Amino acid sequence: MATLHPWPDQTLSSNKTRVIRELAQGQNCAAQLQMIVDQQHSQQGSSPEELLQKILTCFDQTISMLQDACMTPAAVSKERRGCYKRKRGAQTWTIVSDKMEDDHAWRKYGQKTILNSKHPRSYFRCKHKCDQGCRAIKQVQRTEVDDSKMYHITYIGTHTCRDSSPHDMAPSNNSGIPFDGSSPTLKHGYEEEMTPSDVTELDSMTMWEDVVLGGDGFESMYGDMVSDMYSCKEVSCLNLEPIGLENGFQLDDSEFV
DNA sequence: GGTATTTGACCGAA
DNA sequence: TTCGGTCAAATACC
Repeated sequence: MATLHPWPDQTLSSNKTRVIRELAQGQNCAAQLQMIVDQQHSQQGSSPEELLQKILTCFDQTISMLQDACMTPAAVSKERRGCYKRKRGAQTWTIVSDKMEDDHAWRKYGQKTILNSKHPRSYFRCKHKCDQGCRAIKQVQRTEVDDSKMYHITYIGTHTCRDSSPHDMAPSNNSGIPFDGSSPTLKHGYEEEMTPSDVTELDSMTMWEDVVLGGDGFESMYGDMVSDMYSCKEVSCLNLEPIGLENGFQLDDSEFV
């Protein structure tokens, strides 16, 4: 299946290399031009037009690549639909109950028809996911028996939120399972929690995406710079750290000064 | 206008 | 390739 991500994974690293290489080449040309211009002050030498054209071409290509990647925020958001890391692990409980409601506030976020099931499965997440980062979710599906209004309810993850509902004043296992005495059929399963390392790669990728996709962080920090860069073909305003490259080029803003 | 739900698209796992 | 889980735009509701 073809992904619609602006930079598919298999081309992401190569594009990064190309961008950096183009920038480095432009930098090198600029440095040469600077030397020529300096020499012209002392003696009339060759015209820098050729180098200038090369510099402009390099930056045009770089900026074009960046622009291709920098889609509008709405478009980026749309293309990234469905991009998620499926929860593996976390505590799970499955109960059979005659009611879907419990003591916690849930918000429905999806519904799917399940193969060989008469009834769709509904997906709920804790209402406090956004404000408190609570990761508890539950899945509700009616039992296959038509005449019995019973529901299979699977709770995944425990509540980390401080639900403001009065019910929370009572002792709770914080899992969202109602302790109302009329204990439904309960199955309990436990798998390992997601580790912090799960986010490491994602974070580094996000950092790069912030640069090439115009993420919030990058836009706020460098948005004006990129705009200036494109309008005046000038990159000296980018306060880049020196970067060593395979081809011997080096990104060092000191050479632009 | 703000919030909740619906629903089709998309992704990862099997 | 299929299917279940999630996202987010569109829509409904208050």
